[in-house]
Amino acid sequence: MPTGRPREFDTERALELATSLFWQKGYEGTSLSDLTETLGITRPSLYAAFGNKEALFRLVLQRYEAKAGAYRTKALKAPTALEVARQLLEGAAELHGDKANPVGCLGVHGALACSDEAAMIRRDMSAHRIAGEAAIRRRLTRAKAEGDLPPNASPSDLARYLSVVIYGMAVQSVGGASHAELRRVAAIALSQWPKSAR
Amino acid sequence: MPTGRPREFDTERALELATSLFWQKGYEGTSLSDLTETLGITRPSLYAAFGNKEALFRLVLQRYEAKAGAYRTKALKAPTALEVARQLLEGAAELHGDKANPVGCLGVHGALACSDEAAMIRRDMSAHRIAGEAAIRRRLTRAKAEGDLPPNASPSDLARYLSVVIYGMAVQSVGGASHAELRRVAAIALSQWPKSAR
DNA sequence: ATCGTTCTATATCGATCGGTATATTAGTCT
DNA sequence: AGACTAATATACCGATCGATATAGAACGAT
Repeated sequence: MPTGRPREFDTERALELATSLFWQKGYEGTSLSDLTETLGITRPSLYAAFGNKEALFRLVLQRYEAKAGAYRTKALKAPTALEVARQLLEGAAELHGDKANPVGCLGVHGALACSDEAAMIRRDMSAHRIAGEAAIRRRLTRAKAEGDLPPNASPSDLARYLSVVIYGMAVQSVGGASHAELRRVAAIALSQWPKSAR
Repeated sequence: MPTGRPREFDTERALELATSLFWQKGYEGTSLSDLTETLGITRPSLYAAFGNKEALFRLVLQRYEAKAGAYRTKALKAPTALEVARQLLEGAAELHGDKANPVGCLGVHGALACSDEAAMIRRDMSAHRIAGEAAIRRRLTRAKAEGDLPPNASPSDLARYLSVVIYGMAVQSVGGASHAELRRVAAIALSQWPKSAR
């Protein structure tokens, strides 16, 4: 099985740059010209390496979730419901307040993606968001069973509340909210958290 | 001054339909073909009546703010800070949970607008959001002066928190959150609103 | 009836969109 | 060296983007 001419660019580095682009501008806002210009490769090279724009976006999405979503999976392992909520909110503040990251949120951008041709992407992103919220809900359901939330607390409502605040922080970061400002938002949001009976 | 041939379509009705379109799909996601098809008029008619796509969008934005933003100005007139917050959050739940309205939020869509050519729109929408948050902050500053918020409360942080929750509800509504679900989010967001000393 | 004005309809503009056909270059394998 | 394979570069595809040129149609004024 002959091997052929070796690739002249670093695919990992290219994915990094593509992630940054999609993160800033969303799926539809990022054109192939944006991509080839920033990645420093030609169109055919991009298509040979990644398939097409949609396939590239899905690869980027995986990287994004591994990087930006890491705090979520970690947060869900916290011992108490309050600590789960705290880590989720502060993680979001950290992510969106970090000047090293582009503003905004790939998930929110994708969820609100615009035209009809991106409907598939929009559905996928919607599914991702729902799955994320469901994971929080399951964790809070367990917390309630463990007596870690008051009996009248609703895990699904609390999970939805956390999701709302997290996505709202992403929108706010587009407007230039600082790390410190988002942390204070997280603190206020957390202060609404129901106290456990114990 | 001769008057010429009268317009054959209702501009008010056309603006209504355009508002609905932009609301659903955002500025960039709505193409001229979408517009002419839905409004039932031809391109030249649209340009003669409204200028161009950007000018049409600004007209639509005014209508949207008059309609969707009415609850905000009304809420700011409530007698207490708690009531202001309650009306803002429940108003957002009402707006985004109403099945008669398209999902999403014109403001959030615009804020996250994608490509470079819409940068002007994005800046404008960002300014709108900042102005909205500033109005809330001023109202809460007054409330604090009136002893309606505890001395350690931060009007700017609370205003930012309210904005975050409101925008988060808009994002959540894209995923299909119901009126009732959003109202429960609003209730949680309000559950520990800082109590005044009085 | 004719003129002036304004809206409407058709057809099209250049630019850009995502995506490729073709030919050349650079490498491994025998 | 020669054959085979894969990545590159150029140039281009049809479709769609926002926006218009042009010509005809419907009105008021005279």
